[in-house]
Amino acid sequence: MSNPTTGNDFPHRYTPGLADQLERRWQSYWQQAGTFRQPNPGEAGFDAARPKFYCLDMFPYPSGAGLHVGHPEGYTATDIICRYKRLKGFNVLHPMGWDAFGLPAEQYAIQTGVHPAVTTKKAIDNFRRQLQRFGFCYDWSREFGTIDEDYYKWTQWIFLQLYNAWFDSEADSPTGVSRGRARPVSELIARLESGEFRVGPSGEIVRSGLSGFAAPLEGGMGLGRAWHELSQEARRLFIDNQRLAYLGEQTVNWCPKLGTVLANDEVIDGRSERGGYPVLRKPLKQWMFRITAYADRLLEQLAKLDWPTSTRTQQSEWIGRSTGAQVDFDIDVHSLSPQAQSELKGAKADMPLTLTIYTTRPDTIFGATFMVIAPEHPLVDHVLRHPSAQTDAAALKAYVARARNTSDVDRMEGKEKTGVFSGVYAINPLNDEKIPIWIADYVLMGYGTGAIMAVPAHDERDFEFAKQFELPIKDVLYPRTALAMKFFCDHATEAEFADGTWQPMLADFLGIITGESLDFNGAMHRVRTRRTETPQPAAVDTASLDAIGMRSRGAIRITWLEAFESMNIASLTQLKHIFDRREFQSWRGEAGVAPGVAVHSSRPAKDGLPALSLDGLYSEDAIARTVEWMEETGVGGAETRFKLRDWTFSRQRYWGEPFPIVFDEAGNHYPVSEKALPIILPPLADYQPEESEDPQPLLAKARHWSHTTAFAAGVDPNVLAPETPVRRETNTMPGSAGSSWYCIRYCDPKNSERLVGKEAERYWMGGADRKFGGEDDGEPRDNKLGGVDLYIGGNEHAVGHLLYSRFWHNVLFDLGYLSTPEPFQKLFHQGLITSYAYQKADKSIIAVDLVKELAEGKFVEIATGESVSPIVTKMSKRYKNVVNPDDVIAEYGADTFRLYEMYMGPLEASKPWNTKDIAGLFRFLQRLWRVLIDEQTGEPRLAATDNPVLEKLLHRTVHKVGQDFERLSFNTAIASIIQLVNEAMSLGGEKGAGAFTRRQAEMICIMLSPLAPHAAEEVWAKLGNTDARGCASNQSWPAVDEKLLVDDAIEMPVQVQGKVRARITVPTGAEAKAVEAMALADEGVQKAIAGKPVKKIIVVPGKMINVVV
RNA sequence: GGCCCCGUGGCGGAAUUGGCAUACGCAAGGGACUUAAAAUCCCUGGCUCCGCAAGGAGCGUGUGGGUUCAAGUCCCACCGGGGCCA
Repeated sequence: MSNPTTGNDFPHRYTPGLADQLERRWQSYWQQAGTFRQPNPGEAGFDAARPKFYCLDMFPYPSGAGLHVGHPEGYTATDIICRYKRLKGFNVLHPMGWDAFGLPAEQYAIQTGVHPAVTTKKAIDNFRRQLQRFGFCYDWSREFGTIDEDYYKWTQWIFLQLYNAWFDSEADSPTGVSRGRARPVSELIARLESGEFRVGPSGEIVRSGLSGFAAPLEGGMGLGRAWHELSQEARRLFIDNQRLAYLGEQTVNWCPKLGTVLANDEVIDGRSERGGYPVLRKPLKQWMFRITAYADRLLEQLAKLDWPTSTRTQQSEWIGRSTGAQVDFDIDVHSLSPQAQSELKGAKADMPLTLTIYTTRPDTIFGATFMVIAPEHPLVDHVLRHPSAQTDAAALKAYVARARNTSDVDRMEGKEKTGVFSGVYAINPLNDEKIPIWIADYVLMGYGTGAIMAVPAHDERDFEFAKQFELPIKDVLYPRTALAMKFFCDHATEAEFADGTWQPMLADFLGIITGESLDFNGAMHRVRTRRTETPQPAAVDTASLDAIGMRSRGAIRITWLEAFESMNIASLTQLKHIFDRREFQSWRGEAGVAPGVAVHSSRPAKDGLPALSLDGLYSEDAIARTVEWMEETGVGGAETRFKLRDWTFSRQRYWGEPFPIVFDEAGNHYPVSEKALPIILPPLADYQPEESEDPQPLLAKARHWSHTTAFAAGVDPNVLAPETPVRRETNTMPGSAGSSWYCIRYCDPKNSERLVGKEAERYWMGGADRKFGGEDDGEPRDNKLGGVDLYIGGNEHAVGHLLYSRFWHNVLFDLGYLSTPEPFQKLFHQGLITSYAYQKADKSIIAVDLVKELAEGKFVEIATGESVSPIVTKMSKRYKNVVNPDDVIAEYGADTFRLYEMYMGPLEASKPWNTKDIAGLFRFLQRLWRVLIDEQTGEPRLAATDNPVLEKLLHRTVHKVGQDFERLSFNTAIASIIQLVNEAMSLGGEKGAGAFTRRQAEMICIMLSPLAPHAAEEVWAKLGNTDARGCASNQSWPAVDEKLLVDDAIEMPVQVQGKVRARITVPTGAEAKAVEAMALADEGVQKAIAGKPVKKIIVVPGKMINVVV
């Protein structure tokens, strides 16, 4: 195949050499003719009459290794769709660019001293060359990289918009979904100055309700302080706490020796993975985005996006909305040390007197037998300062110190539960019991309040902890069967307690409870009467049980008897004891976390607090009842929480966007004015990180750049006097900065006035003439929220990139810069391309070049002769099973490569690369070429008149291919074109010669052009089409003659009892009655019926007939 | 551990809404052409059994159950593989 010797005999055969030559020719033709340049509205050549289609690929990080075969999978898919949409008459926006900031180039700079920009530019040039060799129809005039100064200028600008915005949680959402929206900080200040807003005691906004009546309410109402009462410092603090971009404190893994911050997985047992140097966990001020303010909106808008279910599920779980209750547990003051108590009396203690916890299961509070607080909890310091009589201060101190240097991940993963008793107690607010407070690292300070109530009977981790430290376990929740067991224990007579009696009785009882919905009393009665009536119930045979429909109960009864055996209950007295001591879960050896019926959950009216009983209520009702009681008494209340954390946006690196922020000597931050953007990343003399105890970004090495004046840094003189010495922010933005908005910039990539031109953005993102929410004016609201019509990329970005982009897009929409709230209407994930490798008997995987095939399907390791089996796995350098697209194109051409990747299987499926299969697609192109082109002369081989069979098949193929393209089913589209060509081969003259007329050949070229564009263009040109008519890529998708899609008569299978017994030919559209008659008249059908009466005949029009006898 | 997806010939896969299981490609076997080979073209092809043959019977979409006139497709349980998150 790779070495064809037929060049002389067939100078015009489709060979790899010819493919290479014509592909390069067409690629330069498209480039020179500007075939795929898409003008914007208002530009020359823009056709406003056409509909728009914006199709985006996840742009690549240009690594030094070049493209792998996974990249072109998604890119080929979008290329086919875009070419198809162009043929269908759309204006198509299909851009490509580079996610070019990133760690590998910085690492390379550290090792070699080469500036990351140099490395990156080289990698980009290589990627571009590789992508262009595939013949993709990108509009390369729109190309940019996130490292381009005139791109990251706007990344910095977006940061300033978030810095200068706050979230008005009471406003109507402009998308009509959930509440709240971003507004400029200047509006907040105006409303504070007008007195509409005041500042609450903990820095929250206090709205005076009816704004017009603010003034009369002033004074004595405790509605916070007025703006003018606040100091300059207090005002600054208040505003900074409202910004969508704010400075927050986060703990990082700092390695002083390497001078760098490490990710969690780069730290192993407190040491760096590289070098094994000590790593410290240090708190660091970092820029954060208040994405949590948008949690509800991001969650609710998901429903309106045309995304894969799995991705929507992943995002909604990441956001992690939960409803539950916040509850205050008072600390038992009497359990504190005498010193602490006297401090409290003197009112000078800043000690917390309550522990606030959050739980999603307030119905289980009666089962809270202890509390756990994180080692970082403020109460720990107080206890250490004033240990009580029961505090083991030394142990506590050691424990806290150790926990502080363990990462959160390790703490969560710890199998063995560890902890120390604080010596202090809290009061369970529902049953007033005194419960111990423990310190344990399975509770994290960063999550929730850093304190939990422990309900060991109904929480897995609490259960393990209670077992470990022998803390009490109290059941407050039973599944129905457990409730039934308890009922049985409570109501059994003395005689029924006897061994040999209670097991079968209880099993019967539970069988009835699980099988039918009788009440417990009724079931008990049934069991007792049945015993007196039928002395030997076990002797009943299974057939008669079946007859009366009782077999299932028999099975359940046996299951229960087996269960008692495995539960190892010695006697009913013992079982009763277990329920009396409320230790059913403990005895079962696991926590019962499923919803159930509340038990042991009552309190009398006491100390002025009302009574509460949850007994007998199902969890849902018990939760509602508890929350009601807590709100009434002020102990707590309903609360909604999110798992989503704010987005940490600072990186202690060099190769990223600098922040447009400076600090004065007091450490206050100020924005650089928009006019001064971009803040250009300064070059460094060298990239070696400096050893330091303080976490320092690599960019901080640019001292002359970072230590400057407000004027030089570009701060507005009204904000800060020009000569003020300032220090620039030296953290850099993360990789997700540039990729969070690139979809917007492609609409208008050269705009130097705005991040994107208004008209271009409204056109391509489709926000023009659409209404999303706001005031109800009776007009219909748009159900689609997104802009990009099709976005294809890997599902590894399901939460990170796709959530951050949505957040920025929503904020910029709120602030009026964008016309749609969501960036991506339709999302699709291409599957992973895997590869074969070989596995030895011990499950170890070895490289493919260490293996040879002895016989068909028999593989051995060359070195040892050991037999190995082929497996499918990720492509990896280690297994030497990585496929380089350049090599494949060199061997077969880009068209074959494209066809092969699309033919492998469904786009979304993960599928193995099989080099042998590529030849099949090459042979297909060769056959197609041979049908249309004379291999000796290079001239078309055409028929004078249409072959009616082929004409019909051709129209059906065009119809199916179009349908398949729309649903991204490229493998089936290709299969149907192969069938067409194979049919032509057998119906045409010698080797299919002259099967098609010129008109038909042209249809085939256009249909093929999205899949194998180069070959399609070449044949199109050989058919005599000159520049006057335009190239194949610029034609219209062929019209399908609907009449040719239906046959006059169709063959239908006739089934008897679901088995095919005959086939009959019926006219298309025949009446069901007529079809029935024809089916019954058939000899084979009559034979299968064999004289039995026909009960029913089912006729599915156009599909089949089923005769039931 | 949680969530999601997938199990169909020797292999990749098709069957779009419950309606003829295995389209199309690879690999394999047979044939034509050729001095020969390559290339190309044609034919065969799930399994088991009966038959010299044409043909016929039965079983078949990971396993076990269920719903239905009808299940690869829907439901329940299990087994196996993969992905993402932790």
